Amino acid sequence: MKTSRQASPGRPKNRRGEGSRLRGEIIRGAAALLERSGSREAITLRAVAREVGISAPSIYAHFETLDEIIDAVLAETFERLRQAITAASDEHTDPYGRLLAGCRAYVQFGLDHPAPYRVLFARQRAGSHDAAEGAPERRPVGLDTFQVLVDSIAETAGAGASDSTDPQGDAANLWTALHGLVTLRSDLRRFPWPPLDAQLDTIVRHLARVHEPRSL
Amino acid sequence: MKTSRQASPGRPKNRRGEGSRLRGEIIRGAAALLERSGSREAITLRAVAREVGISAPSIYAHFETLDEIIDAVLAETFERLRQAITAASDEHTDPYGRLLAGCRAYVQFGLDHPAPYRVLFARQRAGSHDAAEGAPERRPVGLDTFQVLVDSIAETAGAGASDSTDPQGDAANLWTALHGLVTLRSDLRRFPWPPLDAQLDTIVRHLARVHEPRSL
DNA sequence: TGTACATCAGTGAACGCGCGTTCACTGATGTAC
DNA sequence: TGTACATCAGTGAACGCGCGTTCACTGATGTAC
Repeated sequence: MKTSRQASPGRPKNRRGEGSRLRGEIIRGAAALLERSGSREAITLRAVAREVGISAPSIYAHFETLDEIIDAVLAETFERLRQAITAASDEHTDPYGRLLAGCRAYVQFGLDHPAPYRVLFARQRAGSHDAAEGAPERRPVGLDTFQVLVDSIAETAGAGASDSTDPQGDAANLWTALHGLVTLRSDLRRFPWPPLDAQLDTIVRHLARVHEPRSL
Repeated sequence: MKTSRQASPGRPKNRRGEGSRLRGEIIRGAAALLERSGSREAITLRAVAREVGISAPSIYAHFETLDEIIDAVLAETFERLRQAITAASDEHTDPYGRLLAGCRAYVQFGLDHPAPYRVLFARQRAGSHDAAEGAPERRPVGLDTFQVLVDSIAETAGAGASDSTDPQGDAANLWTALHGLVTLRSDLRRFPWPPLDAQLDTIVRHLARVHEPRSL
């Protein structure tokens, strides 16, 4: 019995110069929808409009396509992920502590926000228009976050706590494993997973080639 | 300019006792659709009917819901994956060779069939009806395949080629990493990945705790 | 051996739904004179 | 200081589409007598 007759009973129009405020509301609405529904497919133009409390055509004033909205949500999500990682990392001073804390923050972010996390690294876009082979893949906005991981492994090796001689390759391996950890745990919740912290610690130590007698 | 007026210009009806043959055609059609489209969302009741060359209502005689069709496709996919792994494994006799070959077959299957692979381990089902919290998660049909991995690590350790004392936990770690490898490489094709074989070898050796001086 | 009939394996038209997108519009707000 | 007007920030109705699902039907095939 949702009243859909009046799209926005409480929402007042923005004033003359403030039309662009709706743009932010649309992005936040789409993000909330993604988080709440847990599914990329739930984000439709009309659903976002309902979430924000506006009529569907109003969106066209701010975004040309649904993909633009998703892109804006993803940019924001990437930024939150990056901040979570660096914040956790910065609570430690020793290289391995920083590396492990960053990895833990990455994993925790993914487990806490499964749908946004999934969309970050899902190739598939909304419309089927750019499902074509030559479509431009998402610009590698996560590359700088990956570089943080590379640097962290390099620093751990530099401090003598890791045997890594190929931080780039080892970071790729580690990221791969962390991504698998997030997605598999999110998707197969009933699987008899080992305790998260122990599994994470083992994976990080082994793939970043950290010495056995590790320092806390 | 596809002629959709006559659903099946060439397809003759099955004869009296052979109605159940259509069931198999529907499953194969859905599988072909999934493989070709690369997307779970492309599998709709009507799309499957078009693929098979029948009218949409005909499906109801064989399946109650779309999910039943997907389940049948997945059961078949799981079986193909399992066979690919054991076939590759059985070309070797030494435990580590068997382990690595099995892992390689797993990864190759995932990379060769990204859409079916993804659906195997995606929680999300077709309809939103069972997106509810209490919905029954997919029965763990992959558990026996996971057990193959556990056993393979245990045998490698038994032969003295691995230091694993917890094959179950190490198998979880390894599977996690392999899953991440398949999905990330499928989704981020432009990322500067290291060569597949080297990355796979490193991940398997490190997470299965295989000794450095490994035997070929 | 012939024929009426039941059953099987589907079909075709129609429905209501949510979707993206278009179009003409509206009413408040600021600006020019 | 008033007033006509332009502009801004949206709205509401309508469209065509593909979807899942229903319903009554059809025509070939086998079976009973």
